Amino acid sequence: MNTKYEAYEQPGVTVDLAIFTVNDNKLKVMLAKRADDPFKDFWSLPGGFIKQGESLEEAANRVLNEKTGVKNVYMEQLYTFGDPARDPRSRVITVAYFALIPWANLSQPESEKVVDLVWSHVDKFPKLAFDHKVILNYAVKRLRAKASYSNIVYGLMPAQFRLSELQTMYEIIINDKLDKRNFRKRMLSTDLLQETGEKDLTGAHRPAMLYQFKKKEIAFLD
Amino acid sequence: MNTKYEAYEQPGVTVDLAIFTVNDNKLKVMLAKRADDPFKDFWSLPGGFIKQGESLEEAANRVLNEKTGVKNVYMEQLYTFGDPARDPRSRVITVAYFALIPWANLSQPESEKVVDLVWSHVDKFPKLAFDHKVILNYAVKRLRAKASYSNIVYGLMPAQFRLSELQTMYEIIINDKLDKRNFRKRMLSTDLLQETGEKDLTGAHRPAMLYQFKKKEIAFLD
DNA sequence: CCAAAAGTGTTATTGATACACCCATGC
DNA sequence: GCATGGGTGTATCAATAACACTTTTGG
Repeated sequence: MNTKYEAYEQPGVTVDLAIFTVNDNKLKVMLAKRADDPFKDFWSLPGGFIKQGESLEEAANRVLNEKTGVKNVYMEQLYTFGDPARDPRSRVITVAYFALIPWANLSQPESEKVVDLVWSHVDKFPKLAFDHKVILNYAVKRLRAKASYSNIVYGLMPAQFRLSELQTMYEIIINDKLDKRNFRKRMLSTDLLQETGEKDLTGAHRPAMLYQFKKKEIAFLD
Repeated sequence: MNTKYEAYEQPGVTVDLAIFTVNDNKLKVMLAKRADDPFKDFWSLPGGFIKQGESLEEAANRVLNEKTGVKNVYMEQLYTFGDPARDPRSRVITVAYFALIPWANLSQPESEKVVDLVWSHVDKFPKLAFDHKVILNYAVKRLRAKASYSNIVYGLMPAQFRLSELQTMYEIIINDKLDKRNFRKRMLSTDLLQETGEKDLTGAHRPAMLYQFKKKEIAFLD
C-alpha cells in the first residue's frame, strides 16, 4: 500500500472487488473494514494495489483468495473508475471486478471468523469508502441484468441442486417471482443442466431430483 | 509520453480508442501510425497517457478531439487491458474506449489530410502495435452485439436521414440483410424517431421522408 | 391423514418472420 | 415510359405467459 506524491503524478492502480454470495435468501456482498486512512474504519469493497508483473486478473484473483479462501469462481471485469478526486490522497485508478461464490464454498463463514469482513445485504449497506457505493451499485445492476438473459447464476449454486433451488436463486437475483412450470421448461430445454441421478431426500415431501451444470461457463438463455 | 523504470514500477495508464465511422458502406476504424518506439511505424489505435487531474473520460475525449476534431459523439468504456507484457518497455495499463462518429461530422476527411492517420476497414486491417488487435476485435464485437438489441447506430447517423439509410447502417454493422417492411415497422414503433417534415429530393425516384432521433441516447429496441 | 415441496401440459397471447405490389420522381 | 428507390399490410409461425392439480414423502 505505497502511494507517492510526485510532480508527475504517475497514478496508482488498484483492483476492487464486489464479491457476491447468496445466503438466507438475500444477495450479499463482502465488505472489508479499512484499517488505515483514508476512510479508516469505513467499510469498503476488498481491493488492493496491483503488484509488479501481475496482470489485472491475477491481482483480482489474489485479492479474492486472500479474503475468501476460494479460487476458480466466476469473475468478470466490471468497469474502471478513474475520477481524479476518487482518492483524497493521490491519483488512484481502480479496475473493478465482480465475483460470485456459492455460499457452500465458503468453508468457515467469514462473518463469524473475522471482525473486519462482513457479508452485507446489497440493498442495505453502510456508508462506503471512496466511490465504492457507485461501484457496488453498478455491479449489482450488471449482475441483475445478466441474470435475466444468461445462466450467470450458476456461479452462485452449489455443485448439485434442486430445480426449485435454482429457481429461488434466479428470483433472488432478478428480484421477481417466476412461474415454476415455465421456469423448468425453459431451463431443461437449454441443455445446460444434467440430472445427477441422485435425489434430495431431506424434508417431509416428495424427494427432488438433483441437477448440476454441464459446463461452468456463461451462456445465453434461449 | 513519459515512462519510467522504477524499483516499485508504478504503472503507466493510457487510454486507447477504437474510433468507428461508416463510409463507402464499410465499418472503418481510425488507425494512427506510431512516430516513436516501441512499434515505431506500426499502425495503432489512437491513445495517450492520462494527464494530471484528468478523468479517464476526459482523457478519452481529449484524444478523440485531437485526432478527429469532433466532440460530443457516442463513446463508452470498453475494457481495461493490463497484461504485464503488453508494453515491452514498462508496465502500462490501458483503458480502452470505443467511439462512433457520423462520417458527415468529419470536416476534412482525415485520410486526405494527414498521412499518419487512416480509416481502415475493420475486417481487414494491418498488423497493429501492442495488443491493439485484441482491443479492436473486442470493440467490433461489442459494437455489433449492441447494434442487434439497441439503437446504438444513431451514433453513426447524420442529423437527418432516410429510413433506408438507417436500415443500411444497421445492415453494415450487424453484417446481415434486413427486411424493409419489418425494419420500418420496428423502428417507427419504438418512438425513438421523428419525422423532420423535410424530404430528400435527390435521385430519380420518389422523395423520401427525412427522420431524426428524438434523443441522442442509447435505448433498447423492442 | 396432513403438510410440504416435486413434478407435469395445454391454451391464449404476443412478437417475429416471410412476403409483393403500387407510388413519385428524374431523365 | 422506364429505371430507381419509397412506401405500405397481412398471414404464418414461434416464443412467451398464464394457469391447477396429482405425487411422494415425513411426521
